[in-house]
Amino acid sequence: MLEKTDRKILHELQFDSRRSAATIGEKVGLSASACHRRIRLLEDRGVIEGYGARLNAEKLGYVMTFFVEVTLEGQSETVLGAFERAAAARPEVLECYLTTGTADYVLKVSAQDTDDYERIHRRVISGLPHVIRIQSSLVMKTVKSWRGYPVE
Amino acid sequence: MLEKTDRKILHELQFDSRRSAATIGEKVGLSASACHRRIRLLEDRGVIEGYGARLNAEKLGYVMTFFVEVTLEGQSETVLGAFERAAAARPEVLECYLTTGTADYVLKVSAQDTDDYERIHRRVISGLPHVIRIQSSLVMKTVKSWRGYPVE
DNA sequence: GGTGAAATCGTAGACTG
DNA sequence: CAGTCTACGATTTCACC
Repeated sequence: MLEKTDRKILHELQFDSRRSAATIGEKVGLSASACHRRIRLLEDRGVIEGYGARLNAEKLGYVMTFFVEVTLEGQSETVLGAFERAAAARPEVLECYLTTGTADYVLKVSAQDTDDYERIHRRVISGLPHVIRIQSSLVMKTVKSWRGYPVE
Repeated sequence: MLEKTDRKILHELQFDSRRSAATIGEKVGLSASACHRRIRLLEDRGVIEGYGARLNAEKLGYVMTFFVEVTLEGQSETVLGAFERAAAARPEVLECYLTTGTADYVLKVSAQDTDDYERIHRRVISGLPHVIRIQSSLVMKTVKSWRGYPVE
């Protein structure tokens, strides 16, 4: 699926996308242009979806994170579809997953403070279509946050 | 805490960090150098922690994602610390959070296939220190994946 | 895939308003 | 704190081996 050299390139770019093709090429044993060609190819194939800045959540004011388990009234395609569209449209909902297990969906939500969370809980999540049960877990400590996939 | 213009800059950089200061400046109503100065400042202040490539998990072979709730035998600092260090060190553990609620920790784990997950479950997670209970939820659908904080 | 060179682009600095 | 202008450097891109 992916070659060893490609994986090394991806590994580098995951953690610092500002490295130049020349720098990465040196690390992986390729010339700058060969490395650059591979990167372009990885972009074209969609392996690399884009490049983004990693922001510090706390410095943005997002000091609280929650995992919210949501149960819906029923499982029909209509119900699930309506919920998913509404959830995805809310900026407060950072992530949303349909999962097996006790609940139907798991959401990741960030809040600025307790008032903000109260607002999100009551106005946003409770207001999503067909929600009948909500159970929140506050993140007390982020032991490991997302840094990238094990690609090497 | 953060000014409107800074937020706009961060918004742009979150989604495409390859935009130049000139391009972003145009969007936010600043000259290239003024915009560049602000970006540097945001980096220096630690609001921007770095820049990375967003990779497509499926094209890397990570077609399965799990949320794993882990309960430990006890809550002493020693127990928690040992678990956290071990969990953070495993590349298969993409994320790890200490949470309120029924379990102690929530882990996010990616696997290449069912065999890979079996391996991770039995060899990795069960082998983390002081684990007495594991409950996994398979992600059946990613409704919304992480795109960035609502910063505007 | 490598080389090398050309053209482009982006950053950084000094200075002014 | 923003704008302009400039210069330097780095990076991409291309044709060819």
